[in-house]
Parts: sequence; C-alpha cells; structure tokens
Amino acid sequence: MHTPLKQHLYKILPLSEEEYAEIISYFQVLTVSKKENLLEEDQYCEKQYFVITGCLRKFFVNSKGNERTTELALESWWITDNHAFEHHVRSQFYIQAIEDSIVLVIGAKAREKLLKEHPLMERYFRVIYQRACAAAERRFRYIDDYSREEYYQKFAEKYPRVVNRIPQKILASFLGFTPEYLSELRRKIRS
Amino acid sequence: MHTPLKQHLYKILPLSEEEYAEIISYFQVLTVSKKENLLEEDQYCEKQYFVITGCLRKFFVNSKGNERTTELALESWWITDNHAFEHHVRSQFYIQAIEDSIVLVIGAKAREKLLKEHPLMERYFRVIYQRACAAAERRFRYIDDYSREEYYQKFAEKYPRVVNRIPQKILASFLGFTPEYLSELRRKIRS
DNA sequence: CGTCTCGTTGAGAGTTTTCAATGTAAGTGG
DNA sequence: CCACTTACATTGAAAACTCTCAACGAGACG
Repeated sequence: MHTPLKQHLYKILPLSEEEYAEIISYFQVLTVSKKENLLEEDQYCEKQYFVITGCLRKFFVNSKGNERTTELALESWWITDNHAFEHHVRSQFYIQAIEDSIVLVIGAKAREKLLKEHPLMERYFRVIYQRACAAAERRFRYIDDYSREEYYQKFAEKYPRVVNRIPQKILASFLGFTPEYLSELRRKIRS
Repeated sequence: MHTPLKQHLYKILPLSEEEYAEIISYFQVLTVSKKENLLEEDQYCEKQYFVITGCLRKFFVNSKGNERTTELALESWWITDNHAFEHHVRSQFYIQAIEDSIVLVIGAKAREKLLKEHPLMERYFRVIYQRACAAAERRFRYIDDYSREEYYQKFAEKYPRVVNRIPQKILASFLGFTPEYLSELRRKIRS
C-alpha cells in the first residue's frame, strides 16, 4: 500500500530499511470515494496528502459561484493548501476526490515531529517543493504563451491520460475557461 | 551588505554566529545595472539569486515576440529558473534587473556543498520553497477569481510599492495583458 | 422508468487584443 | 544644459476571443 511513497522517497533519499519503516509509520492510509471532500472552505488545513491511487483536485468557489480547479494530483503527487497548512489559518480551498482514491495522510504536527526526528526528510520535502515551484513556473509560462486553444492542445498532447480521465467540466475549470468554450474548442479541433 | 539574508536566515533557523559566517561564505555579491541580464534564454541556469536591494524580474519571449514577465523579485526574494537549475538544461527565461540592484549569488555546485556541509540549510530552503508554492497557489487563485480589471485593482491595493516602482509595460506583462489595455483600465478607474 | 449531471450547440453580449497614430518622459552625447 | 533619440504611455476603432444564457441530447445511477 505504501509502495508508491517508498519509491518516491528512495528516488530522492538514501534510506535504510529501518529508517524507512520509522518514517512510514508517521503516515496513515485513507480511502476516499469519488466527490468526497478531504478539505472544505473555511476549515483549517491540518493535513498533507500523497496520492497512492486515484486522483484529487484542489478548487475554490469564485465570486460568481463557479468552481475553479487550481491543482490536480494524480498518483505520487502531494497536495494540500500550503498557505493554510503553514500558517494555521482557514482555507479558501476544497480538496476533493475526482475518483475513488487511496491516499496517505500526514498531519501538521506529525510532520513537524517527522522532520525533527528525521532531518533527512527536510531534504525530501525541499526537493518536492522545489519541483512544485518549477512546475508552477512553467505553468505560468504556458498560460501566458499560448492562446486558450493552443493551451488546451498542448495540454492534451502532454497529458493525454489526464484529459481522458477527468470530466471536461473539471478540465475546463483547470485550464481557465468555461465548459461551453471547451466544447467549442474540441469541435473546432475535431474538424 | 549581507544583512537582509542574515535576517532572513535567522527568522527561519537557529544559527550560531560561526555557522552563519560559514554559510554566508558560500555567497558572492553581485552588482547589476538596470536592464542587465543575469540569465538569458538558451543559457544554462547555474545560479540562484537573492535580492539585497533593487528589483529583478523573470520573463520569456513568447511566440509573438512579446516579453511576458512571470515573476518579480524585490528585496529579500529569491529568484532563479528552478527547472533549469535543478535539471541542468537550458533555460527558457531571462532574468533581468528592473533597477540597479545588488544581489547575492550562489552556484548550483556551491549550493549542493552548502546543503551537504550544513544540513540545516535544507530546512531553510524547504521553507522558502514551501512559501513560494503557497504564493503560486494564491496567484493561480487570484487569476481565476477576478476579471482583469479587478485583478489589477486588487494587485495595486496590495502592492502599491510595486505598482509605483516598475514600468507599466512590465506590470502589464506580469498581470497578463497588454500595455494598451492596462492604460484603458487605469483611465476607467481614474474616472 | 425518472432524475440528475454532464457535454454540446447557437446566438448575442462583453472582454481583450491588435494596429496605427500621437503625446510624453527619460537617457545620451555634444 | 540643450538637442536628439529612444523607449514608454495613451487613445481610438476594428477585429478576435471568450463568456453568458437558454435549450437540447446522452449517459449514469438509483
């Protein structure tokens, strides 16, 4: 069950089996079904999630009442509301399962203890966050570089698994436009 | 000269004066004048920068030949192309001084050594990157939540220093629209 | 079989961009 | 310090893009 996290850790850190076993004991397994929320707006975000199987998303409800997806997390991705998590303030986001999923959970206090007891894990999370930053930087670049149509096309080429897996409504809200407009783009591309 | 970094470090880590002195020895001071590039497209990005005084930006040239600014770095901010920096590939970005600036520089190899000799610094960078992620998440939220007009207004309220300090052309390219449209918005708001 | 959500379609309205022209501020060399 | 040059900011009109709204069809699920 913990295998994906184990592999993820080993790719970044040299760990003994013993140390790995101790580290993994800080995590709990959680099963969530489709559409279930792991976090809701106005709640404190005390946890960080690592996706074993399935798919999560982070979204918020905008001023017009529409859901806007800001992040997708597939297998072996971390997800949380980092701002709320670090500063212990209420979240402005929801974290929801797109599919039935299995995730690993670690609470804020447990993570603090983990980092204290196993300083190597500082390196692990440093690398994880550094990569997340790099991904965000490239995403800003993409958004800016391409028209919505090109952006959708590039995304579909690069992540066909994602496009075919998640509802178009969610994909549209992630790419930054309306479902109707996404429909129009798809038709345009088809012909 | 190193004071801003010293304060930044001390806010995150408990350091002895000796350890601080060793750490700081990994950095070099660099003076750049307005419009000077610290990084150019197609170069390898071997360095990471910390702004002491002045202001830097990261931008790229899009398919239409326009400059799009993806990141601004004022005093006590870190900036680099994280993707190119980590993977030792050529960058798609420029890093340029908006004003005459003084920055601290650390190279990729020096940083690896620093992290090895002073594992505490893993924690420092973990926190830095975690905050950068949180900032990126909130930025995605803002972009999605508000119309361009509202986005500009919110930004101007929140960062008046920035708005009054940098050329509108750059501000427009950071906020994601054309300078002409920014002009129009400003007039609209004025009246 | 109903019910609900999701995806599609089309028309009209609102937004943002493009392009070209003008005005203005700032930097440079004499 | 002035004259010159260049880059930046503004304006307006037309074109392009994207959204809203309302309606319909298809599939999922109880």
